[in-house]
Amino acid sequence: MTEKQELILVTALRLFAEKGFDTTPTSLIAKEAGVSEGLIFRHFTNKDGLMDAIVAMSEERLRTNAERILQLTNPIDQIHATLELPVKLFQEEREFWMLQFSLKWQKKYKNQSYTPSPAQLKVIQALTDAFRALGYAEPAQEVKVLMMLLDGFSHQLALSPSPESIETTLAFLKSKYPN
Amino acid sequence: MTEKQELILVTALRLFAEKGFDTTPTSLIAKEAGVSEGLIFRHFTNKDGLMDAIVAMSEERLRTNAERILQLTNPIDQIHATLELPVKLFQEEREFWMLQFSLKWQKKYKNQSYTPSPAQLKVIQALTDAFRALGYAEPAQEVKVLMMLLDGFSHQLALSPSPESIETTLAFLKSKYPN
DNA sequence: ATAAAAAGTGAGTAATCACTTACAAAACTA
DNA sequence: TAGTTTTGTAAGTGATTACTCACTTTTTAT
Repeated sequence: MTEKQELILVTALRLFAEKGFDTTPTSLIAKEAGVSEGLIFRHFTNKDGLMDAIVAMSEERLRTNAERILQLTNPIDQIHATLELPVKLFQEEREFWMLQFSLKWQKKYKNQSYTPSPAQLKVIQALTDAFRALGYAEPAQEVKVLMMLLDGFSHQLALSPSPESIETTLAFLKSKYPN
Repeated sequence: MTEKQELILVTALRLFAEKGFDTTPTSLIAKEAGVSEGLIFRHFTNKDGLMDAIVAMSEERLRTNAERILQLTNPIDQIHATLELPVKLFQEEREFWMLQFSLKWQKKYKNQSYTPSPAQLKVIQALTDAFRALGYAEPAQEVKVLMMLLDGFSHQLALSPSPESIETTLAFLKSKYPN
């Protein structure tokens, strides 16, 4: 991965997140990255290839985050860490994760991105075990609900420009899963 | 609203939901609707105007659904009816609501669509009262959580191709808010 | 019946965009 | 250092697309 290759990637990421994939011309990516347009195609074949490279980055990052949850041993800690995930991700790399979320709704990437990755499956399994260990009657359903909360929470973080009282909401969510 | 005007609208709605706004040419809309391309611009000024007309339709439908919830008198019924909403909407008009959800992530419609409509605000107020009447300690936070669940649930309904056990999940969600 | 307004057509058109190509500079390799 | 591969550029190009315009048909009003 050359220096310019990375420059193209982060610039494309930013612009795709800001303007959307279809409404971001490759010419603009090149201009903002300070490279020639042809270079994009030399390295990434076509515009889709550029997006694929970004998606690959995201899968790598998701894997890292999944592993941090899996390493926890206390069931309650695992559940709380899962709830904290959206806040953490958006604080760290807002536009990167916004792009990931909007991607889910783009026809082209719908199928491949919503098939849960191996990492995601592992987390789901671990959380099911966690709920079981805590004595919940229907662990699988509990995980489903938790995932919905995660989606909804991320959604709120992503779309409200000034997310008021994030920490309060997070604390309230956690209180729904007491020790 | 002439016959052809409606034809254009429903065709555009379907195609936008299937292919996305940016990747649906007006020429295709015209072809599938069986009208000349020029007619689209006569009636809706430009492609954005066409989308605006669709969004207006959606706001009208949301208002109708909000009113049905507001008419309920029993607090638990209001909460349960809110939970049922996504299932109901997606059963009735799947592609219409899918378009609405994907719209939230399109930059252009982000600001205007996530400012809650008056109808939405009324429902939020009613639900807050409902939670208070039921003796919940933090009604406002409960409503926030409920809205997250709604988002996450819709998300799941929209993105999983064969949503297994919808009714089971719905029943489980309702059981979280017992009488 | 006739004028005026509205609905509808279809052939453009200018601009944009993803991608190609021919070539040059730089970095490796032997 | 000579040869080869890789990285990079600049100037196209053909296809697509949103939108216009000159025109005809239909509807409405008087």
